[in-house]
Amino acid sequence: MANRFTDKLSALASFSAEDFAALTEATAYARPVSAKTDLIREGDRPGPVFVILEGWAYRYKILRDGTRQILAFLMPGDSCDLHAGLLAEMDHSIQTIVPSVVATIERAEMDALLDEHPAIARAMYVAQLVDEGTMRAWITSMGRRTSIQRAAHLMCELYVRATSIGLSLDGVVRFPLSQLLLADALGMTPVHLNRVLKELRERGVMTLSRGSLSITDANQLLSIAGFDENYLHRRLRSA
Amino acid sequence: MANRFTDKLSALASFSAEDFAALTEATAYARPVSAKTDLIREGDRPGPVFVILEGWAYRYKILRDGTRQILAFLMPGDSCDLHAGLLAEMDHSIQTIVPSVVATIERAEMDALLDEHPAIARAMYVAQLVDEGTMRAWITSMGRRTSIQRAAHLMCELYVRATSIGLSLDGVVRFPLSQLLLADALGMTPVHLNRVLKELRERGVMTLSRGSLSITDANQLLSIAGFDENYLHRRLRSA
DNA sequence: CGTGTCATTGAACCGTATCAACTTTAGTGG
DNA sequence: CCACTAAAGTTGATACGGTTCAATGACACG
Repeated sequence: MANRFTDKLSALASFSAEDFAALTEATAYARPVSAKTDLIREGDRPGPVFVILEGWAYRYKILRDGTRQILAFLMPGDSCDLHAGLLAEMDHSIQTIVPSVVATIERAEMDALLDEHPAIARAMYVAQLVDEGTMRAWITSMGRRTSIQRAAHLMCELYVRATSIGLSLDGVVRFPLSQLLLADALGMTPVHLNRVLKELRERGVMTLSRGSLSITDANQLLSIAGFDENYLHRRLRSA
Repeated sequence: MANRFTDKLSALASFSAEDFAALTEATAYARPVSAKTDLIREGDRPGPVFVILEGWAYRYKILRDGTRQILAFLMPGDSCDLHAGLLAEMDHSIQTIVPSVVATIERAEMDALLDEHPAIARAMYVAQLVDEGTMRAWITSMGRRTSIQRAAHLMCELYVRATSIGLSLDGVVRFPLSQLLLADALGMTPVHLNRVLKELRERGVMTLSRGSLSITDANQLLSIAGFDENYLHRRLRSA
């Protein structure tokens, strides 16, 4: 039976019925996780591979002075730490944002899966490469974009990703990220982010409110962000 | 015969004599590349895997307005794009900084190497995971550290990495990065970086001049940076 | 020995943080 | 179902870190 994870991966490589079945079985046992609970913490020894089937989560680091930097948002279908088991300890933490459903694949099972199903391995590598591209885009945003450009860019990314897994309808996305989370992702103050969102709202570009993001002028949003979706690698290499 | 790449990888996994020989052979044919030449550009179709045997290079993106963001520095032993061949096009460019020696491994050869030598595959995955950890550290720096902390943090990273491949002696590293490059990596203005470096110099922390970085008060540097080398994953997971 | 690149310094300006208050929304238990 | 409380969002005033613009100095290279 298909789930968010099999949907995502099967779009990244061509799966046989066996590949699909193996992947489905590996993620069959999922558990509900309540909001704001850490799946794993910085310093922990990496455990199983986590797969978000429903809900949202985020990767983050806490600095010595207590400030937080968010490193990535995880949406349904996203997984973490394909090979993190090779490392001695985690260099960041992962926490759910809303009540979620999370499957865990033990390392041994994951290794067997990758070994016996090259198409799955291929799909998971592609997913990881896209995540890396996303990190590079974040570095670029933080280093060289103003706060309004940066906010617009993140909204573009999240909108494209959410849309590609069917979370949006007519330019409106169910979107559970608070201004505090977004500010910690964008490297700015919640106060300032609030003003930036106000500006975008007043310019008629987009509105963020009560758990939903609605994009009213996509062209303007793209142009403010300087968004080029290249880095999300949605065009796959033809075999 | 050992080279920078075999040295690095063999520290990340336990190689048999065969593994080592195969890796050596794959990187046997290297070519000199002059300074400031692109190895590959954003938008290109990914080609072979590049391995920097001597010299320095950097990953970067150019934005629409012409500004540049540097995403990573590559030192001898570093390689790029283990699996990038799975993607349709590059999302960033790579350029040499100084005259360098670069080996190229064709995709087919790389695939065979990973296939037939699990230890090599393991070592290369670890190297990639470390690169990812480094990207997360950069995002954190850009988002939540002041310019002086950020500069100090990058210096810590580069010092540790350079030292681990034998590029330093008594706290002094050969270091070919101009202030312009560093500023584009740190997301600030060359003018401001210059003032930051002056501050670090006057505090007796470190001096950067004419191709060498000399650290005069390592403790103070670490403390300004809030540096925790965890993310470089130098402690490996014991089998 | 010129010429271009990199480094350095000063002055003025602006984007974002900080601090503080207040409003709104969501969650919880009586 | 309402009352209370905590969390999230909003707005204003002020401070400061970092940019911008401009000019000069110091090397390195052809």
